[in-house]
Amino acid sequence: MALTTREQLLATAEQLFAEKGFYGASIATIAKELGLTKQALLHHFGNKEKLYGEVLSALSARLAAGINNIRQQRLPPGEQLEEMLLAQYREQMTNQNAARLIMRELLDNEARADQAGNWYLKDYLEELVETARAASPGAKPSRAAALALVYQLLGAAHYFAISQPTLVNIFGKATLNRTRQQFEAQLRAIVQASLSTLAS
Amino acid sequence: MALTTREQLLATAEQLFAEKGFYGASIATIAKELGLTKQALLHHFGNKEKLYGEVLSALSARLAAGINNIRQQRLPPGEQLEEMLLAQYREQMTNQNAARLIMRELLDNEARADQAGNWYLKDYLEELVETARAASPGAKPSRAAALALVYQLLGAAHYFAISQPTLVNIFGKATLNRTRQQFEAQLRAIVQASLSTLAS
DNA sequence: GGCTTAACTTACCGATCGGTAAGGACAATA
DNA sequence: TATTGTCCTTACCGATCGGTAAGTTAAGCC
Repeated sequence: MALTTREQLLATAEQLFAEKGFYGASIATIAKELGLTKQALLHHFGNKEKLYGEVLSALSARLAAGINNIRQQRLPPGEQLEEMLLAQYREQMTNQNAARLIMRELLDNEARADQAGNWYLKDYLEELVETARAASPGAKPSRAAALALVYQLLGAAHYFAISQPTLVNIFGKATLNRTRQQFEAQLRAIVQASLSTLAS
Repeated sequence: MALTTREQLLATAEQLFAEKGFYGASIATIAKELGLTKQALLHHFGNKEKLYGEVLSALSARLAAGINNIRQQRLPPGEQLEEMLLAQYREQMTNQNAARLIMRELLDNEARADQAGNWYLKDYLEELVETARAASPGAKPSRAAALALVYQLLGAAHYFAISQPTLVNIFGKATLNRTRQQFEAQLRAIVQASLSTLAS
């Protein structure tokens, strides 16, 4: 799949924003990485905030697409949530940029002088919450209860994904590899356990 | 409890580092917040990296103290892990600075040109892992398996804590309040469910 | 009084930050 | 051939970055 020029620019920008954050990554650094001058990059995107915004909306489009794929498989409701979570987990483990970017956005979107309304994760989260409500075996739970469940699952997966560099330093490569092998199965177990908690 | 001058400096620095991150918070801004000049702040801590380091080690000392308190209550092993997690969750919900700082450290400690070995979370994590191993009802699980469990629980709690500002914007205050009310009970349920998964 | 030390101050430094202005190279179009 | 728009350049801008150097002020100690 050939990337357009613009997509290549965004891919590199995503990489650097994920690594160093909005403040840590300068437009000059990003441009240098691309073999451009800073002003050429600004020509394409206007300013730094817009560049960052485009990176994020491309990411949120990818997240939404991933969810849609699974929904169109028409799995049983219980499995659907599990597969969405697992797909998301695998995606974030292989593509750490996405995981880190989302986490940074959660941390920074308040402090950055953002005009209101840039909540790139909104659709994605709403979709997961509805899936969880449909997946509950008993009576349909409230949005609030489903949100609590979804967030615990998301957190469990996401937190682990971004912690890989730290964990390998603390516990070593061998232990971490064994942990990774166990992680997915335990994640599935938690999904089912919390779904049945939700029902009661 | 009267804070010493130095503790006040560190408290303010913690606040700003938590809000904006290492790169986003400048020493001039921190000093201004304290009513000092930038150079006065540098006088106390040498440079920015050292200031940040002191903030983090104070935090990790607090985390360790919190865990020790609970261990000294000599609860049954199963409850001990649950109490540690919940204490940690409550602490992070009331003091968001701690939660945000830890998250930022997980994201940044690789990119910052840190001299190796600044793993402020090491002791804290090792302690939790050992508690989880002791808490398992069956045969003592491997460190790797216990780490997977601890990390999922920690992630579930921690991720929710830092997401409060985003969630209130997406779902509104009322829903989020209801979610918070449910969250703790579901967290307890997940602890027990995953402990029994671990045993099998 | 003399001396030391801690806690600052003002005055800088070079580097880098995000961003603007103006114009050149070049391909497509009229 | 002339014109237009895209893409990119060099040359700047003022602000801010982290950090250094040197001097001042006040308190404690002998």
